[in-house]
Amino acid sequence: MQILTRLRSSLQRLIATISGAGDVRVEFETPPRPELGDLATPVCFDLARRLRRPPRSIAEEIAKTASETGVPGAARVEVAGGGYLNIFLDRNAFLSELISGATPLPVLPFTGKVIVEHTNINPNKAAHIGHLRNAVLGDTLVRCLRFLGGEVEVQNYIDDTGVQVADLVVGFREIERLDLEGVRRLALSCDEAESSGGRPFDQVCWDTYARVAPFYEEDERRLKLRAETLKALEDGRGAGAEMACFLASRMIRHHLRTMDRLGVRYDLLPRESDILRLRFWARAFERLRERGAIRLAGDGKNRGCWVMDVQGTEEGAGEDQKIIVRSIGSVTYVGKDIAYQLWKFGQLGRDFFYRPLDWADFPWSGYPVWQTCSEEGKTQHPPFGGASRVYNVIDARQSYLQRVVTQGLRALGCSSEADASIHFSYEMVALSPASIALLFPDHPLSDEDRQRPYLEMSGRRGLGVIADDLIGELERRALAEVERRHLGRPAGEMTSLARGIAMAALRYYMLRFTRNRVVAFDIEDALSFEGETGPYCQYAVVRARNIFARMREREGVGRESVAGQVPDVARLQGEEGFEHWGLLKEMSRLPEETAAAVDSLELSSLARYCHRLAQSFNTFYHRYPVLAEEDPQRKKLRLVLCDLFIKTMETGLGLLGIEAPERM
RNA sequence: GCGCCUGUAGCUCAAUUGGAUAGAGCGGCAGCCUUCUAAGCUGCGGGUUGGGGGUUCGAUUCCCUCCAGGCGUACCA
Repeated sequence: MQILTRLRSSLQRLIATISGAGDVRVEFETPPRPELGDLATPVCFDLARRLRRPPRSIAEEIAKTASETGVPGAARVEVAGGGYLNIFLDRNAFLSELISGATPLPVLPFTGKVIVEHTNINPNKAAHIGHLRNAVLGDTLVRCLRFLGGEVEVQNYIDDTGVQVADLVVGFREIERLDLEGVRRLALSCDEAESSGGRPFDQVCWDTYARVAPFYEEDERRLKLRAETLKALEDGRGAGAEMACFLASRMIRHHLRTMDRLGVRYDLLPRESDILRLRFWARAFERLRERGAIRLAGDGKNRGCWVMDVQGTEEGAGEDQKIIVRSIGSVTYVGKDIAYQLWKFGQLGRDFFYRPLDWADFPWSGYPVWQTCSEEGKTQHPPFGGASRVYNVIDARQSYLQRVVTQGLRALGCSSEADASIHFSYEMVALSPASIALLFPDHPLSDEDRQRPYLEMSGRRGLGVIADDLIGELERRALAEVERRHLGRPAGEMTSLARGIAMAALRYYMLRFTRNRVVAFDIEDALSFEGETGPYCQYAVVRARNIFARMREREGVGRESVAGQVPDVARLQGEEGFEHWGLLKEMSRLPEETAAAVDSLELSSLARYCHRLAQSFNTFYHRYPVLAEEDPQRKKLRLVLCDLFIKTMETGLGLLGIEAPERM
């Protein structure tokens, strides 16, 4: 709010004059109780130290001067507690600024193009709830950055030449005894059977993948199959590579469909195979070698590998060796990622070819997604890469690898790029023992396991909650509830409402927790539509909308009738005044809450803000009738509050990827 | 061993980055639908913020030290 900006600077000037301290920074907080004021600043506690005077007496002097000269935007300034300065705002001026929408958005603390990389599911199995946390965090960050005026490109990296895909190929060829044609037929039959409840192909792949680990354990010599297949994938040669290519493209299709159900979309899918084919890696390798950042290990356990010496976080910590190129010549993820990061910043001196995804393969949707390719790209395509800032949404278990990548960038002289490459780290999603017992009754749980707070998911052991299963269950439950309330509405409308509610429940659940907390997935919590959930927030909006719908029925006019109206909020006194005014103040905070969430990468704070707002509205709704209010001034103010609430929530929930529905 | 993270109400989590009386949701108990949708609202009960030191006007937050748990430290990612 501009009012707040002006208020801050005039207070700072005033304090400078009084105290003689020039560089005072006034920070605003919210007092614990609204009667104490609209804003509070503890600035006098800092001044007390510098001026060697009691904070209370400084505060009193400032408040006295402020009331004599007046501070624009403030109705009055008071002293409270040990030396807080509490400020009461000029309510009408504040409301009028809020309604006019003239407040400029907070500016991002950086300029230029931003790349957000997220989702990055290995293309060998179905998406699970851990991937959902990644995608929802990434997508929410993207929405917030765009809201604040950022130019954002969303990338979903396809690791199609990694060990996990190689393992799947081994699984199909050696265990299932299928060739490419066989796998193709299997995929097709899965697609056909899906509509009648058959197991989708991505889940079938997960089953096969889970059989590979025991297959290796039975006979360790079989690990040779993995190494050979991996090398073949990298070189892009042979039947294994062909199968991997097919599998990866099919998995991408499934992942995009799953994410589209949550409103998560991408601009570009960079493929690791293209990084190799187009010799991005070869180039990065040469530069790393020239700089001495990597060296060929001549002896020891890493003999024959190209390794990077990794510095510990602090001095004196031991040095690790990270293998960048394996002894058989294949490249690890870290190596490929260094090349990829260089390209993102436009520091590689090479570019991909690009082609749009074939929408014939994606009948459920139709937004434009580009994919990298190694040859015959379209000549016309959006400019990709060349960012000045990059967010890599990757879970905390990969912190070590991310540090190695960053160190690689620095070794190549790209220090500023390393600084601008941000690991958006978050903790994993695990399963509570209770959820495992419920969802995987056949899975053996030791007594020790039952005592733990949570257990890690494992694709290799087939232990994980599949995203599509969870979304499906949410949609079924939401639909049942919608049908109960809106019998008689067109089926298509009810399905669409249910989808929006399911999405809200899931996205809110994934955002509720601060990012460095392990989410111990609880199926009952995740499926809930009550309490601190997305649907609760939606419901509050629906109630506000209903007021206007009912108004149109009764009075012939709706929301449009309050547009531009600025009622007198200053004349409201007592509890009613405080509550109406409190709701207004809270609603005005959306832009700064968003900026704070982006700044700290703590997106849970924005989710909680929306929930708090919904709570405040529900209290207001319960206490104060709007349409039945007889005093026209009061009624007008309440209608304006409802209108602002809808607007704020549409924006706020929109940032979380949650729609504000017409009805529920 | 070393590095990172976590420990707050019965359970799941917050706490404006050092601020005023530590708050929400779930669960429990007691109420509220002839009123703008009860996916809601109101009330009650629930706390030595893992333990112990320190720093200061002031600590859940910062420092030290124990204790407990998780993750990482792979020729997986």
